[in-house]
Amino acid sequence: MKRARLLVFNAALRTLDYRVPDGMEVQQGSVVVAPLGPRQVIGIVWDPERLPTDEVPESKLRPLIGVLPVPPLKPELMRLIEWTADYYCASMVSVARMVLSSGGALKGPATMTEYRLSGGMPERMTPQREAAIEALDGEQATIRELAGIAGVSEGVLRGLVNQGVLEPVEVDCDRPYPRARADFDQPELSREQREVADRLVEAVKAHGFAPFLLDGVTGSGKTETYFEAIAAAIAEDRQVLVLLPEIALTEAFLKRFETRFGTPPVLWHSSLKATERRRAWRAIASGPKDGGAQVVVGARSALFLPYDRLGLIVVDEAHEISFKQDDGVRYNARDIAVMRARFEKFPVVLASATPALESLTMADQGVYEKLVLPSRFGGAQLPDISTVDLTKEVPPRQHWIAPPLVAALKDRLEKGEQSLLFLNRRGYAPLTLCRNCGHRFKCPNCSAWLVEHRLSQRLACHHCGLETSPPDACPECGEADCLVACGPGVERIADEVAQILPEARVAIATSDTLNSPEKAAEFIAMAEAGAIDVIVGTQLVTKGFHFPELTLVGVIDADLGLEGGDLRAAERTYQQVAQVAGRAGRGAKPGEVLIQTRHPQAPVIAALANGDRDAFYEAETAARRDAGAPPFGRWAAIIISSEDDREAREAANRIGAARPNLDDVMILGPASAPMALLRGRYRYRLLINARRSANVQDVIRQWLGALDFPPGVRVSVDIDPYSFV
DNA sequence: ATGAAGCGAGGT
DNA sequence: CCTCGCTTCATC
Repeated sequence: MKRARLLVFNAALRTLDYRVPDGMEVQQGSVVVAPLGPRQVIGIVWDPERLPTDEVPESKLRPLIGVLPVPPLKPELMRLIEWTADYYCASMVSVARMVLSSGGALKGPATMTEYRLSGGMPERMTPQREAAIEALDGEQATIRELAGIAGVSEGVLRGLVNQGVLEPVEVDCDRPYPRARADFDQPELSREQREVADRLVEAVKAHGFAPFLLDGVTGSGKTETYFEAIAAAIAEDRQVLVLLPEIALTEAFLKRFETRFGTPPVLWHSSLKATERRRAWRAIASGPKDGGAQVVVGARSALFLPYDRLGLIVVDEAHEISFKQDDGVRYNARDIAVMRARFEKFPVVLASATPALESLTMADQGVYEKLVLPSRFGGAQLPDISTVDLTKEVPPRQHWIAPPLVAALKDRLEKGEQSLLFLNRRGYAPLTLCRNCGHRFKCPNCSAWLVEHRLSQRLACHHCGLETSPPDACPECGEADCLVACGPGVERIADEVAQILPEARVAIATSDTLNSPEKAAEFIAMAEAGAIDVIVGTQLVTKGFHFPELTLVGVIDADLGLEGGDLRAAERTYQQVAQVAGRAGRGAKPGEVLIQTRHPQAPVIAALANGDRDAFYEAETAARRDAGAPPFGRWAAIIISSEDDREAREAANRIGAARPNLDDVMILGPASAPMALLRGRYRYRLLINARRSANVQDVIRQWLGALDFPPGVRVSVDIDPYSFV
C-alpha cells in the first residue's frame, strides 16, 4: 500500500498520513486534496524523513481525494519552506500558504466560452443576422464583445447560437503574457556600468549561486546595469524576480522596463484582484515559455511563488525595511532571497545606495561579491549637503521651515527649478488637542494619537485604520471650535509653502495622495513636465524618482527618526536622508540639500553633511558591536497579545518566569510593548539578545514549547526584528 | 481549526 | 430526565 505524508493546511494539525489510491499519481511536492473528518483540506506531499510524526497504523489511513492540477513543488522550494519556518520560528503551514497564495490557480485553468462562426446559415435570415454574420467573419470573442463588434444586441447573437451559426469554443481565461525581448532597446552604459553589467551577465550564464551587493550612489544607474543581467536570463529562458519595496515605486519602474524590454513585466503584489492573481500565479508556475512569466516584479510576497525556472533575483533598494514582514511569518525578503538563490543555484543581486550594515559586512567578509558604481550617470554630480541648526535658525511660531530653507525655496522658484521637502509624517498634524481642557484625541484601539488629515477631513489612526470626522465640539469639555493642531505633517508643510510662496505649485506625495498606479503615474508625469514647483512628501519620495529639474531637497526634521531608542534608528535616519538627498541634482544642474536638525553634531547628521559614508558605517559598526546587535549578535522578540490586558500580562509573566538561564543569551522583560495597545489587543514583549554562539531559535522553541496559553492569547516570535513597536 | 462527545449545573 | 454551556478529544 502506498502512503503519502502530507503537510496539511491546518494550523493545528500540520502532518497527517494518507493512503494513495490505485491509479493516482503523486510525488513529493504534489498538491493534493485529502479528507479531514467531515471536510476536505489541501495538503502538500512531503518527504516523511523531513516531516516526522507518530506512526499511524495502516488501518487508520483514508485515501486521498485527488491531485490538484498544478505542478508539484520543486524540492528546492520545499527546502526553502522548511528553512524559513525553522529560521523564523514559524509553522511550515503558514510558510507554505504563501507559496499557494492563489486559491483560484489551484483549481487549474479557468475557462470561459467564446463564440465564432461555424459556417452554417440560419433557417430564417433577418437584416440584423445578416449584418452580424458579415461583421463577425474571422472573429472569436465572448457574446458581449461580439455584440459590440457587430453592432447588434446580444439577443440577436443568442439566436444565432441556438441556430448553430455561432459555435462555442472553451478558452483559458488566463491569457498568455507578451514576450519580453532581451535585445529590444539596448542602452548606452558608462564604462563603470558596463563592467558591473558584464560581471552580472557572466554570473547569470554560470547557473550557480552567486550573491552580489550592488553598491552604487543614488543616480549611478544601478537599474540599467541589472537590466543587462535580466536580459541575459531572458535569453537563457530563465525567469527573473525583481523585488521592489513599494508598489508606488513600480509605476516609474514599469515605464523603464517596458522601454528596455518591449513589454511590461508580470506584476505581483497584495492588492491584485483574484483573477489577476490567478493569471500571474499560473504563468509563474508554468515557466518562461509559451506566454508564461519571464520577469516578475513584485512585493516581498512574490518571493515564495513556485517559479518553474528561476534564474535571477534582484532585490532593489535592498536596505528598505519594508522587506521585513511584520505580521504572520515575520520574514525578511532580502535574506530569504539569498537563501532561495542558494537552494536553487542562481545569482542574487542586492542593490542599494545605502546598504544595510549586515549586507555591507557580508560583502566585506567576501561572502557577497561587491560591485561598486562610484559616480553618477551622465556626469551628474552628487548634491551639496549642509545642515540648518534649528536651535539657531528658528522658524516662526507654528512654522517649520527655517529661514535658510525659505530662502533656498524662493531661489529655486525664481530659477524655475523644482524643490522637494521631506517629512516622514502623513496628514496635517500628528496630534490634535482641545485648547480649552487639553483633551488629546487618541485612538480607542491603539496607543496612538489620531492624526488630522485636513485634505480628507478625517481624524485617522495610522495603526488600525480607524477614521472619524473631527467633532465640532470637544468630547471631553463640550467647548465648540476648540481643536488645535500640534506639530507638522506634510499637509501642514504644504500649507506653509503656499503661504511663503503663494505662486508656487505645490504637490503632496504620500501614500494617501498616490494611492493608485494612475495617481502615481499622473504625479510623475506632472513632475517631469515641470508642472510642480515644490513636492512635499513622506518616505514615498525618498527613492526611485528621477526628476532632472529637481535641484533642492529640504529635510524638515532629521531628528524625527532618532527618537524612541529603536536599535536601527541611526541607520534608518542615514538611509532615509541619504536617499532623499539623492533625488537632488540628478540632471545637468547641481543639487543642494538642507537638513534641518537640532543636533548638527550628532554622528549620523555630521556624516550626512560631510558626505562621509564610511564615517557613518564605521561609527554604526562600533555601536552595533558594543550593543551586541546584528551582525555581531542577534536580537529576537517575543510578543504576547490578547484583547484582555490581564490575560496578556499573565501569559507574558509566565513566559518570563520560564526564561532559560544561559551565558550567551540575555533576556529583557517582559514589559509593556511600546505600542501597548494595537488594534484592540494589549501587548507585552520580551527582548532577547544573543551572542552568535547561541542558537536563538532553538532556545526560543524549547522555552515556549513547554508552555501553553489560553485561546485568546497570541504569542509570536520575531527573529531579527526591525520594528520595535 | 472545528465538530463531536462528555459532563456537571440547573431547570421541567 | 432534559437542556445549556463548557471542557476535552480526535482529525491520518
